[in-house]
Amino acid sequence: MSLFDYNAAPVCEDHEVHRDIAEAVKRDLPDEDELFDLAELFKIFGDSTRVKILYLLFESEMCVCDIAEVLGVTDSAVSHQLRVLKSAKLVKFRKEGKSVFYSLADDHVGSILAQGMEHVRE
Amino acid sequence: MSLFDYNAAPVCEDHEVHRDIAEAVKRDLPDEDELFDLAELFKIFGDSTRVKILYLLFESEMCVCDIAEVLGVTDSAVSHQLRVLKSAKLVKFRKEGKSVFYSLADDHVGSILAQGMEHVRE
DNA sequence: ATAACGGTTGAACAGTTGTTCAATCGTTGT
DNA sequence: ACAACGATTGAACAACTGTTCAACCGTTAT
Repeated sequence: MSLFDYNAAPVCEDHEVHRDIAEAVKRDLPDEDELFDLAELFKIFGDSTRVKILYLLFESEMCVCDIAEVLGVTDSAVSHQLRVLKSAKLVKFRKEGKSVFYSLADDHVGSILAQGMEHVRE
Repeated sequence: MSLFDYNAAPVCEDHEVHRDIAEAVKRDLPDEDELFDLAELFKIFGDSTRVKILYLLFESEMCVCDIAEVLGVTDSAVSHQLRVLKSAKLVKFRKEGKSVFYSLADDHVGSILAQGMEHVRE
């Protein structure tokens, strides 16, 4: 049963039919907090540098200066962005001597990237 | 910059270990333009108001003032965001009298939302 | 024609974001 | 101990973003 069935008349003023639909749709909306977190997640994917880093890590774990060299940015910039990715639990790391190797935290990251890329490429 | 030119743009200092990986990974990275577009796409999902609008439209087509009322923001704010969503081809619209009804442009939008929500909820 | 309404637009504002730079920490090698 | 290196950090800065406000447009009804 679709909500469209009730939506015959265009009415912002006509509170009778219209408010019901608004209330029904509002009920089905996820929690405010969840939607906020969702936006925060996408925000992190919404930067060229971070998306590139994630794509690189999708291929292989890498240390900071390698990422920096491949992307042509400073170690500092990469480190700042990795901090963001780390705090969002999108990447994890292991230390080995002076180097710190980063890798994707879980499989979701790749799925999200792939889904987005599918839209971009059509 | 050639694969075996050790003098150009050194990767860290530890050539033997990291350079192979860096070069291989760089080859597999998508085009600059594609990655830019991908980031732009996610950037659009990276705002609470826009994510909420998309979630609402996933349920049912809605006109501007309905969306505004449900979300508790001004018509103007909604209109501005719908313009962004429209230019990114994430929503489409049809006019009916004084009203303008918006709906999702295609199925990808829902998939991307769902994929992101899966990560948020774990 | 006039008024009311849904919707759009542009300027302005505060708030946020990403990079650079310089300083610093921890580990390794001499 | 010292220097070199990979990595991190914080402050500063310019660039960008989202909302508000007021004015405006097109359609509908009186």
